[in-house]
Amino acid sequence: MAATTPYIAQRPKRADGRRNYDTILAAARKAFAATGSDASLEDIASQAGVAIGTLYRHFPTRAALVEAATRDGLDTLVAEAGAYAATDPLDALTHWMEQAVAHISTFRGLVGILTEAMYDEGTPSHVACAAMHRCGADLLRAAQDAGRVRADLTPDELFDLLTAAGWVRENSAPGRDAGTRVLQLMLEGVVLR
Amino acid sequence: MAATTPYIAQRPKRADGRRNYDTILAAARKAFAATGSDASLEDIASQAGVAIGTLYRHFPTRAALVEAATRDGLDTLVAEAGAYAATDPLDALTHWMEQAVAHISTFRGLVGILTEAMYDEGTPSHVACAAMHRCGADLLRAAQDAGRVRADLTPDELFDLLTAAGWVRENSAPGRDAGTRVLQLMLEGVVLR
DNA sequence: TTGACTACATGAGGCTGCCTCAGCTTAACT
DNA sequence: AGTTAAGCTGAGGCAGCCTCATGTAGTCAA
Repeated sequence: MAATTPYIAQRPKRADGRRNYDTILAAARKAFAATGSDASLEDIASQAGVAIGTLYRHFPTRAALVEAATRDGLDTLVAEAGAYAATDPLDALTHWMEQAVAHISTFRGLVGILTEAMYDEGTPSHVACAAMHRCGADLLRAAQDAGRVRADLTPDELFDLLTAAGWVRENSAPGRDAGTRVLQLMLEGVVLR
Repeated sequence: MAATTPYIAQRPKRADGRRNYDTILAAARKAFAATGSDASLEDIASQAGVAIGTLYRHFPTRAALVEAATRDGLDTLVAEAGAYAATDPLDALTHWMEQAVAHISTFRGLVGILTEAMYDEGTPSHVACAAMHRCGADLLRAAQDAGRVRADLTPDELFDLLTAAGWVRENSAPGRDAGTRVLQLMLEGVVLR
């Protein structure tokens, strides 16, 4: 059967629609930051001063709302990969990974959504995740070709590490940025040789 | 204020109670395995052939049910730590970590619950998690004293890595055991020197 | 064996959150 | 000014959570 393309939210043409779209998105970002990806949609709507039906008009599913709320961040990440590519391959990879960990864990629950989206085309965030995957794979290959990273590491495994670090960051106390340290440990290893 | 001790489920004295307790636990394990830690409690009850009130009588909170469903596994883990301690310190640590990753990710959502329980005393699983923490810390110190593991790794960081690997395992396709590979990468490191 | 005690079982019902849809409003274009 | 369709609304159906008043039956002592 044909792959069903997921609905991706679009900023409406009409002025009132655009206004509400923006307000809802702002409320959603605030709620996600406070509560995580399973924040109450009815709360978000009322916080935005809008009826629940209006929220659903613009964002028919929770996944669509999450995608819209995180789109900018992931686009930035992809853009940064290009910029880093000019520098030392290993530095490029590690810096980009640090950025990636931050972007994929901006609120509780995001990493899980993005991880699923990475391999599921029926998901709004899939396009962004696939782009991320390409960037990561390119930077990885460059670092491997330069002999700076173990050759047996696959891109999928790289993303396993990345999402794992993101998950730690997501679930650690706000002050202690465990994500960065964990990423460092992953890169350097724990066992002495 | 005094720390509120969490309710921990106990197998009842009366025969009918014990029967239901066991049946509910079996249904819960099956449901958690299939759906994850947020499986419907009403489904679990009806699967066990019991009214919802009966489930709540034995397991007043979801956390209590999860704790009861995973108690054996975590106890085993603690017991194994003692057995491993006699062998080579690095082998002991790595083998125990492999076991730990498996035990803390027996179903979707468990790692998150246990991670929170590790540092929150008001949680049914806290006792088990604290015991786990002690075991891990002991094995880590032994491996560090033997000069086999980097000295700047703290026990908390060890558990960050452990839960991260568990999360990956939890969220990867059943066939591909990504957890083991990710743990290996964490221990060995990714960057060549 | 019987009676009493009390642990245990039941399920309707109140609550919250999800999501839909029929009817109304209004921006935008001619 | 009229028309049109994009947009807005919120009641209502559904599912899951959890409680509690009421009913049932194991257990134990006499």
